[in-house]
Amino acid sequence: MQSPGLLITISAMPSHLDLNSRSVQDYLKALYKLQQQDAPVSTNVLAERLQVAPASATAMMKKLAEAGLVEHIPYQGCRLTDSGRQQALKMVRRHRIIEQFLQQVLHYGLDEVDEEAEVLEHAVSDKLIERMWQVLGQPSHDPHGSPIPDHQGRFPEQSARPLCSFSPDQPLRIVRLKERSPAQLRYLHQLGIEPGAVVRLVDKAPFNGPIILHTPNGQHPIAWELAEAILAEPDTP
Amino acid sequence: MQSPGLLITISAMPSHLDLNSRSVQDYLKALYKLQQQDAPVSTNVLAERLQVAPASATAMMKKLAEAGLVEHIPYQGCRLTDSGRQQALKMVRRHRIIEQFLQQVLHYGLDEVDEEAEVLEHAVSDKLIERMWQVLGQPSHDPHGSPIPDHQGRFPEQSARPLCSFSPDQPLRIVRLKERSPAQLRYLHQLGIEPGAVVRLVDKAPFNGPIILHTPNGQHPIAWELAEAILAEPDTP
DNA sequence: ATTAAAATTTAGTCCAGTCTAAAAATTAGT
DNA sequence: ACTAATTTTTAGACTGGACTAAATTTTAAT
Ligand SMILES: [Mn+2]
Ligand SMILES: [Mn+2]
Ligand SMILES: [Mn+2]
Ligand SMILES: [Mn+2]
Repeated sequence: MQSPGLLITISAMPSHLDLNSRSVQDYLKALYKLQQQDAPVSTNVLAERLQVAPASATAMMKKLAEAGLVEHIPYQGCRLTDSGRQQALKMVRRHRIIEQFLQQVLHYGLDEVDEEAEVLEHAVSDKLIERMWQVLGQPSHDPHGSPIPDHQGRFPEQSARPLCSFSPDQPLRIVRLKERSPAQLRYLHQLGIEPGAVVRLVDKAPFNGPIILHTPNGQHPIAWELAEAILAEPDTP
Repeated sequence: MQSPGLLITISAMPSHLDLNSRSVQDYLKALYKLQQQDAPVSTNVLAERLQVAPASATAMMKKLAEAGLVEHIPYQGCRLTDSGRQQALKMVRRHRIIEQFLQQVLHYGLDEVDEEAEVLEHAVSDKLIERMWQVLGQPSHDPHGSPIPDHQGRFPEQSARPLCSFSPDQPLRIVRLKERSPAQLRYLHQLGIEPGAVVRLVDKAPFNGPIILHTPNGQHPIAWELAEAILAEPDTP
């Protein structure tokens, strides 16, 4: 028995995602940072990073997938498509240029720039970003030493290695502090450890134990885990 | 006949309005600008200014009234309370400091600053605003010559008057260009009319007709209406 | 191989802020 | 003073982005 004459079509089609919303931009950036090699990023890890409920991340992944920005394999996680990575890199560029500007021009500390940039990156125009970059003299790195991708998403050469991978006595120049909390950055600053500083590895305990580092203002033990996030290069040039 | 035992209380109480949303901030700022003397601002005028439907403005007014930021007399319009004006002035300060910063530090043109500031004003922290103000040398005016209110909402002294209120031949210094569109600002710039420029009123047609103005780059007729928005003062000091 | 635990998705709500269409109040025209 | 035009408010709906609780799938442990 067919009810005649009434056809209701529910079209959940368009939903044409606003690429420029703060949320979308932050999800893409987070995905980019969590995505090591080719392993897909777990929805929960993503949710944790962005401080939202797992269900919220899942919902967003469905939208981003529909927009062709991520590939979502249900129950397995997701990875950025080329187009998604492009967007993400654009945000990374913005973030890092803003950080550099805050430090150089407005005298922000290393531990303060990230919070402000996290908001500003969504509000500034392309024009403003490029003006900042010009005024700064076209920098290739942010104040933490992280490289700034160019418009094609290419990074400058990086030859630096983690502190803990060097052998003692060689003079080293700190090049980059990776993704540390403001409190950790303040601690490192106080120890004389920041990009550009010249230091020397004094000793290295076995079995990934702490290392002893000679810095411009003293000699300090550093946990292996932390030393992995401090990138340096030989101070020859 | 009373249905027994079931009492449903619908409490539409809290709805504790987020003071820091972009919308709220823009509504307050718009109200402030539209509010001349003590006449309440019409909902429709407000809606027009913010490019939203009248119904949207009404809805927002109800919330702002509930939050004590405006006084809303239904069908008559609304005016800011002291608390609302305070918020609005804070936004005016932000907007103008940002404009000055964009012009001075990032070499924006007079016609470009407003659009960018309109977005940034909602994204920058108090700290960043004050840093900009310091780096700029604590300016008292924005690039259009509009005064920057201080933290208590007080404005610097203003003795300037509209161009059309002066009598011919006196040398005048342009002090401020009020609320003009980017296109008008470009036009004025091209005529040599911008804050700081020294000009001379050559002639004034009767009945609020156009005025003739001698500027650093020529002699130009200016509509009365436009001349009202150009503030100047005698060029004696 | 079952079962228990953990991760993930679905279903159903909520809230801010907008919209359109209809109703109500105000203002203007005669 | 009445009607007509205009302004303003109400009613109802929608969207983006979040949430909680429940269902489902995957993974880990026996
Ligand atoms: Mn962000
Ligand atoms: Mn950084
Ligand atoms: Mn604004
Ligand atoms: Mn201005």
